[in-house]
Amino acid sequence: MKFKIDNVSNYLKTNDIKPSYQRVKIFEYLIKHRNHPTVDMIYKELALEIPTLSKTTVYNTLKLFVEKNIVIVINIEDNETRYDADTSFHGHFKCRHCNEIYDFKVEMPFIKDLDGFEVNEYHFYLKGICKGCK
Amino acid sequence: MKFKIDNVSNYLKTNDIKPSYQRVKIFEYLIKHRNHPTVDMIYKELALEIPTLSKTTVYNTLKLFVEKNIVIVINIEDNETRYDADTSFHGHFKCRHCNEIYDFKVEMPFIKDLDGFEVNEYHFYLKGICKGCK
DNA sequence: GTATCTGCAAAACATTTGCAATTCT
DNA sequence: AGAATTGCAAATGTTTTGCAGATAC
Repeated sequence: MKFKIDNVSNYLKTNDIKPSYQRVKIFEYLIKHRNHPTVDMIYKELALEIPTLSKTTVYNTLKLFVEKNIVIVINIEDNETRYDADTSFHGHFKCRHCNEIYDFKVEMPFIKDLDGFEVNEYHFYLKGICKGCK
Repeated sequence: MKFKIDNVSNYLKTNDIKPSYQRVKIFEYLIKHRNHPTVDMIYKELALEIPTLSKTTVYNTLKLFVEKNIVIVINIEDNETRYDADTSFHGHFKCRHCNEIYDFKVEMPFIKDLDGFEVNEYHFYLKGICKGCK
């Protein structure tokens, strides 16, 4: 995990994001849980302490975080978009039994056939059964 | 590319799929175009020669192909599911300018942290700008 | 006081479901 | 005829959009 953020508000400012109450809470959720949540997971939990929170705000905020490159999108499943505040290169494994997503370290592989291409994003996804579910 | 299929009907039979007219046409589309299409792309083109074709059939058929392991799902983008009849391990690069998806060869990387996990699916996705769009 | 941000309601899409009609053997 | 397949229409679920009210500087 690349980060150790003790002041979320400052971290957002550093990345050109005005730290509203909702934005701070949403980012805190991401770095506290590190569970690669869906919009719905974030919304359901934060709505408990922020009763006025709307899903639109969660969508808006995550979109902003992605634009500012402090959050990446995980498209490991076709019916749910997940988010990760760890933007360093690492792989994601999804267990199709417990649906948990695990991070794993992986060396950047050597890529053929893409001479002259400009690559900005790398995603390495695995699926299977995790140790605990076997 | 792993395959050289000269008789789609037999290929489907070999994989335990009854070769209906629609199924053969859809699989032929996949191996002829090799453009990692969305459901909509397949539907729009095939509807020209099969006026009665429905999108539901395209969805049903692709789902069946995926279950029978002759087609894989590509989730490189969160708002569109794409399909590929080449089930061998290879990477996918999406150009965010022309939206084209390119195949590329890549060595299977060495994975740490997943001892005891059973891995069944591997997906390696890159995004950026392709040679032609630079 | 002006910009921005939030959140409701509606709209837009992609995908799935239920079921009746069609096709195949 | 019986079983499987197709395709329409409706339902579902997720994400986006438009806009009005709230908040921040």
